[in-house]
Amino acid sequence: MLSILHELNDRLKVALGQAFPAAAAAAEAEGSALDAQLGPASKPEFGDFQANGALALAKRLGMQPRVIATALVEKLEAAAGFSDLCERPQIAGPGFINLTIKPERLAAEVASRLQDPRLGVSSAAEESEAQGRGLAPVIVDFSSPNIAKEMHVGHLRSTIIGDSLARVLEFRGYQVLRLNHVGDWGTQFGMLITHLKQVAPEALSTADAVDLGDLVAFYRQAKQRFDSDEAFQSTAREEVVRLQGGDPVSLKAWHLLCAQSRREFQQLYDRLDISLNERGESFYNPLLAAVVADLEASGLLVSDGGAQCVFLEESSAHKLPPVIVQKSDGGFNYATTDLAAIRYRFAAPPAGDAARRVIYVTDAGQASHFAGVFQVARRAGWIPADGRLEHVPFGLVQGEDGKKLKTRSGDTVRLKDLLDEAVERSEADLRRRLQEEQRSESEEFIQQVANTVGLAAVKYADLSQNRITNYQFSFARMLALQGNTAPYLLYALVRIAGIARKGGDAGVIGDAGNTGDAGNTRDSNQITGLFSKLQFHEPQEWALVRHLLGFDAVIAEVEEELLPNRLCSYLFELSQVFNRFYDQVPVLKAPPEARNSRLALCRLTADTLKLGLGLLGIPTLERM
RNA sequence: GGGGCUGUAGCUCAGCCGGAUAGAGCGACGGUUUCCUAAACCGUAGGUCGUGGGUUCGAGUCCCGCCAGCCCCGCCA
Repeated sequence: MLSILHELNDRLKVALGQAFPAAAAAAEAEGSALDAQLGPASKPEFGDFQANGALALAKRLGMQPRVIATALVEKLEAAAGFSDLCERPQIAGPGFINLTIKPERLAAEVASRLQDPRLGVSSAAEESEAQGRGLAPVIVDFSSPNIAKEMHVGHLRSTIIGDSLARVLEFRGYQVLRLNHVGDWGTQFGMLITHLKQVAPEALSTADAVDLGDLVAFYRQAKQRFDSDEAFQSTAREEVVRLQGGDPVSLKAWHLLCAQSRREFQQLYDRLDISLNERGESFYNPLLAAVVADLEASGLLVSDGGAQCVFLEESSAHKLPPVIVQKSDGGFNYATTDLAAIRYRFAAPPAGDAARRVIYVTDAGQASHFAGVFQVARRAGWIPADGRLEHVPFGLVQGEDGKKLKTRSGDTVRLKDLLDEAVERSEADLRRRLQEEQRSESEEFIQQVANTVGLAAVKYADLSQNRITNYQFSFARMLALQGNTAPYLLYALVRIAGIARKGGDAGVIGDAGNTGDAGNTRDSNQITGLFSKLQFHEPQEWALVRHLLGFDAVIAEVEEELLPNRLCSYLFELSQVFNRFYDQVPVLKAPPEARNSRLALCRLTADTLKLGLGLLGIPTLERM
């Protein structure tokens, strides 16, 4: 409905100019045009849209709000074509203008979406092409585990939220660089390499000689020796120097450790169907000296206690710690790496990505770090005027006791274990239900459904919450079959698939969001024939129509605000509206003149759910 | 000590540019199945939007103070 919203807004703007020419011209001259404050209606009984501008303009124009509203409505109604778009506007309360779109127009929108694999969402790529300019890539920096360590619950939110944001941006037509900024460089490699050289020297001379097996245990052993053995410690320190000096044997050992970790991470990414390009901290290593030199040249660098720092501009009298870019021992640290990354990502190729939007999905605890680093980058002139640099923070994962999520024994929860448990619980639940309903299904079906539902539940539970707040993790809640959960949404889709099997044409589009491509285009002649004369009469049909048409606006919102929970709410509400329709309005048993229109609604609902869930990284099921 | 985030129904949470009577879900209580998967639907009860000021025609939303919880705070990431 974004196109209708824009059309109405344009019409309101014209009406404002006609009704109040002097004030409109004056406002225009000031650079702040009069605003009709058009937005979606706050309640269904108010229609489709409401314009609140009359209230705000009352003081400025020195008139009663209702008088302003009346004048506006008069001009609106007099304009050519308005009555084809909209019912007579209603003035309500102190001066709200309520607008209801004509049923024929809504039905036409539904018909057009049935033929549109993008479901009404415009493509940024096509838009920029039409305007004859290029579209800069967007970078989403997410997941970012550390080499030689395990992925744990702390990586869950970044990985899931980052993937979903990337999918939405990809669907909108952007080229998205999904960067995995893995921790693959730093002093811990001294001890790891030293340990490797001592316990598995053959790995360094023979190709693929050794499978390191449990890397976590390996890391623990190395750490334990580092902490207890002084000789080991000094060897490890020398090893760091060798590695940074480019010693071939040290590099080989380093590669080996990275490759091993990469394989383990990849298993989880495959399982979650998440794609990432690894570009770890080591990538920026050769660029660090230039970062410091650049800061020096721009006069931002200050030596303080032997360390090279940039002091932050403070908005008030509060004293912020400086950003240290070079330690007193000459080494660089994480702030330097982050600065090098920002510089590279905005810079022109070949020594840069030429991005214009860079998004960091990390926990909220790093907010002040990023605020500092972003400020330094800005003052250093590395961010173009049209460049956006955004930290997308999220809260902690907590247990049901409200404390940081831990296992019973107090350890960090491994991501693998967490996913396993979700799938196991989902399987147990499914088996219990099959027994209760005396259904018999193949083992393959059970595994497939349990896996899909379990992983969907984990993803959806995370995404459906506003990411800023801490997130209380609960298997029971996320796997619940009712409420705002993945199983509830998946079930709505299963119901539609059931209608399709029993004779209704559902012809749902393919797994759109998963590929960033909306899938098969349909035979438009066939569709036009089938759904050309849509007509709706029941309130449940209209509620569904109106909700379906809101999809494009939600995608636009997620693209801008980077809040996937908005998409989740939309899909949940869509499922609710659909279930009401399904419960109260027959589809297959409807009289022929209503049947096709209802089938069309079923299909568009399925398409929308499937696409929407795909953008959350959640695949769907035909039966469950 | 400084900074950030959070505080909305018993619980978990939404609440978009400030807009009409603050919304869901769970839980509780009551109802609905010869009919497309009842994993659903319908209804009832439940609120000092932490608190005190301010701005505004209008504040859960913006500004200031206070209280509480969590997180961060110079050479780890």
